Amino acid sequence: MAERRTTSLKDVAKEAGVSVTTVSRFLNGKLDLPDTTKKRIESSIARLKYEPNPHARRLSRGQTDTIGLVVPDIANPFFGTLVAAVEEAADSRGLAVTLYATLNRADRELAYLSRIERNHVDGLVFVTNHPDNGDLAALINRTGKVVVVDEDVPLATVPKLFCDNENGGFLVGRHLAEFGHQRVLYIGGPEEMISTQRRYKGLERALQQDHGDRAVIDRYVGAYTIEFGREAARRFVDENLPATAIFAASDEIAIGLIEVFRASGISIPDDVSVIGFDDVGPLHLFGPPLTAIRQPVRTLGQRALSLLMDTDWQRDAPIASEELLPVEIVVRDSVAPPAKK
Amino acid sequence: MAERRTTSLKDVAKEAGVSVTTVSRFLNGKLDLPDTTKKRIESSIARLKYEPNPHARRLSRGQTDTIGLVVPDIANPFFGTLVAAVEEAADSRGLAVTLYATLNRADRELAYLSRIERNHVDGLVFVTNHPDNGDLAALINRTGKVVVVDEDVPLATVPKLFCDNENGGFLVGRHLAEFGHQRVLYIGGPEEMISTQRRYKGLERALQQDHGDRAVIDRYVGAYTIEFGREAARRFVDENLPATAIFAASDEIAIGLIEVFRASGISIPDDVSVIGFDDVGPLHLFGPPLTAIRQPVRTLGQRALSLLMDTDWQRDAPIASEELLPVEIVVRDSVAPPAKK
DNA sequence: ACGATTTAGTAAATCGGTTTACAAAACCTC
DNA sequence: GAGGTTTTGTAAACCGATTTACTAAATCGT
Repeated sequence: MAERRTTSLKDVAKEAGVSVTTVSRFLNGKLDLPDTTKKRIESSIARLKYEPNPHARRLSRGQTDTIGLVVPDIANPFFGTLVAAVEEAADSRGLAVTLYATLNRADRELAYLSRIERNHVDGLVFVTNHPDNGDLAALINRTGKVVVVDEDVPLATVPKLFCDNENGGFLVGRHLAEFGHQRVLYIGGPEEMISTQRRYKGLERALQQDHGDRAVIDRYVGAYTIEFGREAARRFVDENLPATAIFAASDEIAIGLIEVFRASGISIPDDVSVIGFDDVGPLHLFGPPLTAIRQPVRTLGQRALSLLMDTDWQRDAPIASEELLPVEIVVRDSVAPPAKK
Repeated sequence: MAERRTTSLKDVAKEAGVSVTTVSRFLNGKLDLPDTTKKRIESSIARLKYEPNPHARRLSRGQTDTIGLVVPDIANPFFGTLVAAVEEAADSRGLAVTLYATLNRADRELAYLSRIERNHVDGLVFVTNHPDNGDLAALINRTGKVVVVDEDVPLATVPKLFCDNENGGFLVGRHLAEFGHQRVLYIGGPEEMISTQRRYKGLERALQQDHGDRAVIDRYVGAYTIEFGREAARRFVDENLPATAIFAASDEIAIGLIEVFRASGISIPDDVSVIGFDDVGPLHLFGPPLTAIRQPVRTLGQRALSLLMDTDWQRDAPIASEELLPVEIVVRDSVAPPAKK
């Protein structure tokens, strides 16, 4: 690899016998040139294989044509799909994407955010999965040009985009109620998180609507992880809870849960009914196929990007909005009438 | 959002009463300063909340501290996990990652690569999933500082990193042979791809080793997609193939296959045995749990990064190496002795 | 044919750092 | 205390683009 001095605008200008300014303007469409000049420049560019240096460009324009995407963990298919959608949408606008994986650690969220604050990117799509003590919100508000997606950062006054968690919970509750379930176990993420609050609330509303006071909901609070799914399953078995149906508030929780149930010989839906949430994995091939609420993940990603790019950020007042994307229930075979124990 | 003039090195220097050079050098550890000066500079930085402008930095150093990651599709859990591993490894070295999703389109691979060629990133981890007519290889060789991962680009003379596909195929064949299968259907990706060639070869070797000439392998050539899995399943049914076991060369193919088999009432493993490849999805929860070859995806990602960063690229001769990572078979319940039809 | 406007083009400043070349001060050595 | 070396520091060039301010030439209306 020799010391490849990259060809610069100056080289092109010299080759074409014009000034750098002329070439630059021409390239940026700010100058109409007579055909002869135009041809000359174009052929010089081709001959020299000129590619503009993006860093110089960004430095002088004070704009990066890059957006940042902060996400807990891309290995998780839900976030992976979200990233894919954002990336695709960004690319179609000529934007590059820089990825910041926080690996579920709050300090990394803060670190990234403050590094980004000044100059790294033109805007930020922010996906957290942790409760915030206010630090994060403060930083987000200071940074500007941030869109919060999927999970709330309560004190942040920026555009927010979630799926309709409350209705998701409601759909679960109604489906369960239709099968006659009155006692349901809700297994969800950290208490402070808006997604879990709303899913629970929706569940509650639906169940009470159908069964009134006879509806009894137990609730395990933990994390949206496989490990917590396992833990909850073990606890459910140990405590011998009277619940006849379980609402697992994420694919991961459902996976952990099913693992343990299988190992313990608990049959779904004969012994207990289960409904999941997210539906990005191949739940339809599970044994039995798992009924679940489907999140519109790709739409979430696309919309996040357009929210980021099409918002008028010039206005002085902070822009706090909240947009909800509809969810749907995908009925499969993991719900049956309550087992008579 | 007011016109936030970001504080620059100059501001810090003025505040601290020294020159910009001094601050710059100090920050880069190229200058030991007396405590008083040091304190002064540090407190100025803190007071002004100085953050270096990365673009200026990159421009003047001619180095980006960023690597590029070209990948077909992050929504695919296999690639998602790979990206996650690379990202994590990169981050621990202080490197940022810019993501380029090619969305399975060869022209985008070329476009990205030539954009990158000059100045965008310090190095590139390249994952393709298409056959190459030579254009890609030429571009890769010209670019330099590229590592090819997971799938080969035959004419590229750069370090390459794959999993041990041949042994993967062999493990499948041996497992199948142990159950008495002699007639096997191999469903794999595009013929030109090294991964599918080697998996097939391994399968063949194992089967012939155990059953000699009685081993009969049919082969469907397509793509590593769910859609092709479905197609292959339909074809298998239509053609009424005598195969008693199927080797599906990716998670996706297996998923499509199982979908159709379920719909057609074909039972795994009673009617036909199935083995998958990749094992990144929750195959263990399928009905029945799917036996599969497990790729060391995370290791693949980590190793890719160290290959990229620890290779001595200075040498004139192109560096062509090939490293294989071991795979293992995860035995579950999708293989049984051949059904007597 | 004259001044007014538009077009085609240039030189130089700027973005915010790093780095080279050099100067002054401090510290040794004999 | 003269000469050499190290420490501490500065001014200025440079990376490769964009952009401002300005000029020369061409075009226009009347």
